[in-house]
Amino acid sequence: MGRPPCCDKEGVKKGPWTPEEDLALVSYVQEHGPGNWRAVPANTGLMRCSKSCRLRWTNYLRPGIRRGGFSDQEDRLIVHLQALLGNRWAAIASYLPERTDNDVKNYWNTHLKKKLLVEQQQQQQQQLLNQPRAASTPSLPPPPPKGQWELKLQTDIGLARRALRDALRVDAAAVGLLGTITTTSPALSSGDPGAAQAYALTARSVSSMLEAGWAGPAGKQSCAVVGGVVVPAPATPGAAESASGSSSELTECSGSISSPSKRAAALAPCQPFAREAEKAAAGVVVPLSEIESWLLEDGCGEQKPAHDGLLLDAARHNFGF
DNA sequence: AACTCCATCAACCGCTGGTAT
DNA sequence: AATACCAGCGGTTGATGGAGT
Repeated sequence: MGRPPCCDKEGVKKGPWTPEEDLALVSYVQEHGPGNWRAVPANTGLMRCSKSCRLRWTNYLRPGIRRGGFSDQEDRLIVHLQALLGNRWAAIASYLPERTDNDVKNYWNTHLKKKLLVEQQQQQQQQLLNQPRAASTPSLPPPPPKGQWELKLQTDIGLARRALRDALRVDAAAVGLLGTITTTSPALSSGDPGAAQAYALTARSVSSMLEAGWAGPAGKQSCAVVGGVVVPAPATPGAAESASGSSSELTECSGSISSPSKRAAALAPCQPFAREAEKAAAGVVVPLSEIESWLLEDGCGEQKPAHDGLLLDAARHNFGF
């Protein structure tokens, strides 16, 4: 017996959200915390389906989201993670705490994919110029023999890991994962002149309101906004401030859109990540030292197949076997 | 000025996995 | 064990605005 689609009901509004709708949603979430989305339309009077409410919150209204203005470091991180994980945008976005999966996905499709294509073409042209005699041979290397598959995979993963490490290292402050997370609101990056700005300002005020006063209900959704990022509410006053002051701590909200349990499962084969994911699932603010040490630890990935599960998983996804 | 084309991104849709009953 | 429900994910679409002609 199939399930009826949630958005087929009559009277359900679709299309862009109005400031009034945003405000109603934000007010509700502020009071009850994110979750139980099914109850949101009924309790707010919004003529939207629960799914639409959740998406609007997670992709736009949620505090701590930075929109647009991807830095070079973020570009590199996304490119490397995409090579490593494939189109698992939620997983990739989980490494960029200020970005949503939708944002990363859109940015990949509209910018990075083309950028990579251009770079590849330039590289191929350069190769042709450097090796005029080899022009008659195919430009792409032949696929490795089946027997060498695992060897190639491990080499590729080693390269990907090294590249990821480089991307993370360059300017930690520019990437929320390692650095201080800057305060921004969803609308701050809009910067578009004209009429669109009116709504952007409204959205910003909504966000500012959240940043000023956000706090989930005690015992249910204990989050707080620190420096524009949702973090677990501190056990004692001032704890959030100390957390925000630490440059090497990952801010994580146990009840936000990120799915710690899924992340834990996805990263389970990779022990250092799995430990972090378990802690995150428990709502603990996770220091990045273990992830960093894994990234910075030379030879770990190549010599001991401790992460084979993750590697094979990525390979299966990318190469469809 | 009017029109077309293209890029961007918010939002929708369909599907999957997890969980409660 | 079977079913129904819910949240989340990834692919796709459609509205919008800017650039080019």
